[in-house]
Amino acid sequence: MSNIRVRYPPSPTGEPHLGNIRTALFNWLFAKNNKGKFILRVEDTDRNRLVEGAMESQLEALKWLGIDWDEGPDIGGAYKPYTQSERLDIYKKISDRLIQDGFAYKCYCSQERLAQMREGYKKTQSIVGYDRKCRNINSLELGEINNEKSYVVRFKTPLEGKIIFNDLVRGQVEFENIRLDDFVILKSDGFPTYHLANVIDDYYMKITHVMRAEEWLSSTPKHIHIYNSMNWEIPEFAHLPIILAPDKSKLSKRHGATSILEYRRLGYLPNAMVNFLAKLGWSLDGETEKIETSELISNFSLKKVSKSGAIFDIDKLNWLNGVYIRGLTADELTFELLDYWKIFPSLELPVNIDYDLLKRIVPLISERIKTLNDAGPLISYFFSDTVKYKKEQILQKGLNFSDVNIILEKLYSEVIAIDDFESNVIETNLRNFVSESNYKTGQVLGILRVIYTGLDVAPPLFESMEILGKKHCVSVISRAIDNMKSS
RNA sequence: GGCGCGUUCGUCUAGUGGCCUAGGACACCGCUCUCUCAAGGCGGAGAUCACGGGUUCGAAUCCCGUACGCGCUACCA
Repeated sequence: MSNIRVRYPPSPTGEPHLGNIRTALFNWLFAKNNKGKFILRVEDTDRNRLVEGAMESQLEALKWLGIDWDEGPDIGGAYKPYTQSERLDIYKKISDRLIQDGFAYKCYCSQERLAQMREGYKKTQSIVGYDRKCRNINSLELGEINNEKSYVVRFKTPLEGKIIFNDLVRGQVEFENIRLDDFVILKSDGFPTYHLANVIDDYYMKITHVMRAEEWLSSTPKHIHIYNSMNWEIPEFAHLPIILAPDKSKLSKRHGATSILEYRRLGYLPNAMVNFLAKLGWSLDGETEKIETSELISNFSLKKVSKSGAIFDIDKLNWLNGVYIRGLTADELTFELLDYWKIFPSLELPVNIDYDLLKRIVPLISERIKTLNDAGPLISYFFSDTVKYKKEQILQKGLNFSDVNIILEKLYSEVIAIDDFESNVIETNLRNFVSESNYKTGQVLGILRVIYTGLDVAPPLFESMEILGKKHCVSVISRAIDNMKSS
């Protein structure tokens, strides 16, 4: 057991975003690879954006994917609490200490003044950021202002010098201090900003590697300043590439599903999802596409993480999910489907489906579906006595309706004569029938396909007939004959 | 505007100075199999390695510049 500790700190402000989950996955893989700990923390310091039930969704998403945590809000741990809103006293204490030591100061500027200040910047196009009005406020003025006025605490960023650090993904990065403004560390409602809370928690929770999205790269020097002023050891940083939409912008709702839970609903398998997400921004060797989670863990390395953002390619996900579905045994796929329909019932199917029946059907569709959601429409004919189809569907290439009538009549006596109603017997009989007739295979079997399935594109015929059973198959033909006559 | 990061087939990527007339995968196209659709097999098209300069006997790989994209520049994370 190494002492490597990483963390995933979601904010309960909405559904678990694909990009965040990918970040969680990389952290988790890194922890597992190093035999370290993966810690879950709730960053709920923005009281305005809290969403009811959001944290539950976050946990649900991780559980679904099999990403487990060693410490967290629900299971506790040596460094609890793991929810920031329960750690307010710690943030206040550090904030006071920073003020006392001259690293931070109270700022009484109103929101209005700050807004005006920014307006002014816009016109002159000069440096943006806080103008440091309260930075050097003297004690007399401070006394006048008094305690009754609300304030924020700002960090007193050094005016010269620079911060240089080594990012595990990007290498050495430099920022000049003068470009940083005096950022807020404690808000007027007493809650810390991300910058403060994140540093304090990472320190107290003994986080060794901070792996987060690329958008944090620019604020890393702020964090380093806080570490330095507290004389705390600075963790390693790794800024991960972002997941992009097909138009190269940040993946957002207008591009379709962004919540990982949405992909569960759409019928993707968790293993496939993990595999796909892992390969978005990381690669094993440029050859291997399907990598099991255990393999992912043993091979994961930050050195192989790419620097540039990756576009989320739904086509490739569909393909990979298909690969995973095809890799399942009949038993496994049957379970997966049943579980899936339990949560997301299929409109095309009855509520209770018999396990054994489904298990017989599954081999017919496993290589025809890309997602679990594809299965319903493809197999509904097994669960309905009267399948609907349009008359034109029956009309196979090169046939007219009287041909169809003739064929159906002959087929009736042919099918009713099959004693051993098993797919290869059915196949032999029907193929013999076709070769002795003047019709083509596709024409005859096409008619059967339509009357049995109602589909133009369907699972294999003979196997379907076997499962449907002789009685059903015979009566469907006779009903088809009646239908032809009546219209 | 400033600062930072990035840039190899449409997409994900391999590639760390000679094995690269750039490899794999998805998507696409063709053939094959065939009761339809898939899956599978075979094959094809697709990248002057963003651009321009260097360094070197030799550069996708090292250096400099430019362009473009993205991010940050909140009492959001």
